[in-house]
Amino acid sequence: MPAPNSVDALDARILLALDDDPEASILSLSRTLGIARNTVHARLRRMTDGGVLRAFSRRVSPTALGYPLTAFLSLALNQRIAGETRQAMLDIPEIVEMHAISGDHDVLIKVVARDTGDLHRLTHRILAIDGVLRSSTAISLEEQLPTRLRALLEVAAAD
Amino acid sequence: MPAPNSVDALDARILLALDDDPEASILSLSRTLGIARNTVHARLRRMTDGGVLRAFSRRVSPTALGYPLTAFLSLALNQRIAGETRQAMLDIPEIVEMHAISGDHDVLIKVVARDTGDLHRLTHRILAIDGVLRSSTAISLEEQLPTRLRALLEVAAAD
DNA sequence: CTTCCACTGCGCAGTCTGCGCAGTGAGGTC
DNA sequence: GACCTCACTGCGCAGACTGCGCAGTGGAAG
Repeated sequence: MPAPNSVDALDARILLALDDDPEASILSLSRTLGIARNTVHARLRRMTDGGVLRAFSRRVSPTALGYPLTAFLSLALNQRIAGETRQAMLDIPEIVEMHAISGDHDVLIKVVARDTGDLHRLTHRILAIDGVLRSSTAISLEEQLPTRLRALLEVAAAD
Repeated sequence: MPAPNSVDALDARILLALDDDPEASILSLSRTLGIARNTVHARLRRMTDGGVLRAFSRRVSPTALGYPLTAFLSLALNQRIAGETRQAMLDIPEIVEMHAISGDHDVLIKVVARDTGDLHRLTHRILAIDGVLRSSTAISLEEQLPTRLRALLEVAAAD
């Protein structure tokens, strides 16, 4: 059995089967994959405990929540107070992802909005945060590939 | 009951409860939320059928799969063959997200890699795709806020 | 050869599921 | 006011699944 926080080929096959049918029971998974029920059970528990599986809410579509617009903002921060600036950004629920990045800017954030007016207000709100020096916005015109881990799972399952 | 592809306050409360305990049964959810089992059942089925809940594999951590590195690439494409170029990118499993964006570049992609050498090879492979004109890479130095929809769910649940 | 450990197969008691059905109450229409 | 619609509720049943323990098997490592 692999480490609690990693995934081997059998784990990947279990996760792929779950991707095909998220409601599948452990028993049906074991039948589909041709392995013992206890094995599926033990591995799923290990992956859940080990942090391989993240928050359930990742499966929720922002569009369904009423936020069909996505944008990416690159921000340059005042390094002196970058900590407080980041903290202030955490209080904005529309910021759904934040990365410290290399390059011209310091952070890249992904935001969602109800409409273009909402996005306008949102960007102004972010620019008004103390320590945000510059920003560059890229609106997602089309989500051409919604977050997919399946392709990686297929690679892992083939090992 | 809301439309199949949207979410109201009660839906949001159900999803939040599931975020707290992804293994919770419908029965325990109904007890926790103080609503009837059938209501939870009907709403979860509606959300599943309506596309509110997306692929299970979204919950898998790329790090656990062996891809601890994340980067964002902005690409400028040759518009004449942009279709084929995008298609070629779909064949690269490490590309986990792709958006058509406004601004200087045409697409923004999110990629994951095993290590910096892997990322190097990956960016070269992407640049070698026919129709990719220019690129700009921003490596994620730290995921300061992993994708979170919870904050939005809390807003929706408060309505 | 022995040890270790993942995987297997079996069984049990308890729980949950999916479904149907009927009742209630709020909101809207005529 | 009468009526209708529809979401939510409460109940019950047959069937399936869960979590768990336990013992056996086989391959890899020392």
